[in-house]
Amino acid sequence: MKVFPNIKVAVDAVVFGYKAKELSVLLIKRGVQPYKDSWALPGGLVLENESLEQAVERELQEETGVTIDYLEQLYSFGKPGRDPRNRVISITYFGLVSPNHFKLQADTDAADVKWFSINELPDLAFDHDKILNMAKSRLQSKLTYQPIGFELLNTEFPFSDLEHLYQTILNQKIDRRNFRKKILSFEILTETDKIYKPESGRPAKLFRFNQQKYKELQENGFHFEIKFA
Amino acid sequence: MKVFPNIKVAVDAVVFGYKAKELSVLLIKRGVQPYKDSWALPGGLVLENESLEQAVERELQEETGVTIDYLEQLYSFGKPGRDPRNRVISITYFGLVSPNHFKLQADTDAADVKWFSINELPDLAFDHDKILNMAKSRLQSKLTYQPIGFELLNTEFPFSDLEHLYQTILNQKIDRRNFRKKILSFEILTETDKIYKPESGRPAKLFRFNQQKYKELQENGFHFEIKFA
DNA sequence: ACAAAAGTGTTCGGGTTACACCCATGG
DNA sequence: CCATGGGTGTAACCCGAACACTTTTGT
Repeated sequence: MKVFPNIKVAVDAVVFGYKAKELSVLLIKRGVQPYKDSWALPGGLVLENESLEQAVERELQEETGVTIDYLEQLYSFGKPGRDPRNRVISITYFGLVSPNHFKLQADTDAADVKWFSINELPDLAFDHDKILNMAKSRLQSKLTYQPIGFELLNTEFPFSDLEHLYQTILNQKIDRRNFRKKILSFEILTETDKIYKPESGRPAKLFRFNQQKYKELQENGFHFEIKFA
Repeated sequence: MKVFPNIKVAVDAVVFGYKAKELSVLLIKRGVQPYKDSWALPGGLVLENESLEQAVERELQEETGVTIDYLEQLYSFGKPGRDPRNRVISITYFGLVSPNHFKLQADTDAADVKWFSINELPDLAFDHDKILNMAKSRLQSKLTYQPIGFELLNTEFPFSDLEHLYQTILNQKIDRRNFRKKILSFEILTETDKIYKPESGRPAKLFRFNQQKYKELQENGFHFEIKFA
């Protein structure tokens, strides 16, 4: 006879932000057992009448106050024993947040909330390090074949922001001239008439990602792709 | 106060097979309500102490008798109402089966099991058509950047099998010369000294996918990729 | 000898890569 | 005038795309 299953369903989110040429991840400090006082990904149990996406957005709102700009499903983790108490299946999501929505506020279950640089991560609860690594890989590969980098920038940005973002996340140097040529050739950027004044150096034009145009191109078989050595 | 959730966790699998220049999907006829007598993806509830992968393999074994050659997670579906009775989250998998393992046997919950050509699908239970479509897209795109086509062929195969497989699944003509050149240049195929005799026409050498070699190349930064017009 | 599928090379063009100097601004 | 980052063009090379005839076997 089969054992009657009592499995719980949770969602967890790996949310990335980019600021000051650093890639950061949103973590909460757990206020309850198990792993009390450990850092963990925001998330929690799915309620009876909400979709998985709603659950993620609700938990993010409750635990961190962050508004998400881009969200997609990452992977589902369900190995017995990944939660020391019950059997919990976690459906994980991958999110991006623009610098505007970078503000934080701890709330309900979370004792504390913080952005951590990807290079200075604390130990994480459960199997969250595994989830985080998977999310990072996904971000890196996705960056090369979908224009999602813009979700991590302000609506209007100098070209160099994009350049630095790619270099930071992919962790390699790229040729400025070729990169600019390539991206501009896609014609998915609109040049605004605004000017950005850096702390030092020559002012730069501001660009804006043209979602509309991208969709049109995409429907005509266009495929965003950036390659690197 | 939050509603105490009673959510069930299931797995479902979209299993592809390739035979006689046709792409097929493994379906079962449901023997129980809801959707009794409808065709559906093989799958079922996850038991208390098995992993998700184990659950998929067990269900496939129970319901179809098929042995799977390649399995990966596809996506998780959890919208309330997708199952008319309870709230069920389904973690879906994507599987490939070589022609050797093409035999079938109905069993437990399944009244009947059958391979359906991808072009002659019946109506499916639940949201299984959506799942199937997603799996098909995944197969198509994955074929272009990972050497998974081999999982659908015999261990030793004439080159033209691979060619036909790509044409069938991607639904487009490809140039034989360029395709062969490209694949051979990867050096992930081993030429055997066996010969395949087609029903008519000139005999062909048999090749074998060299998993070992592929892994080595991959570790050295090699990236399998096939592009099409 | 005919039908059917296997096997094979070359040319052309476009895109990617490599590479360095001048410009605008603030201090 | 100096430091800092923004903005720009060209030549070489490589890879992908297009393209057709010969070979081997069975009937």
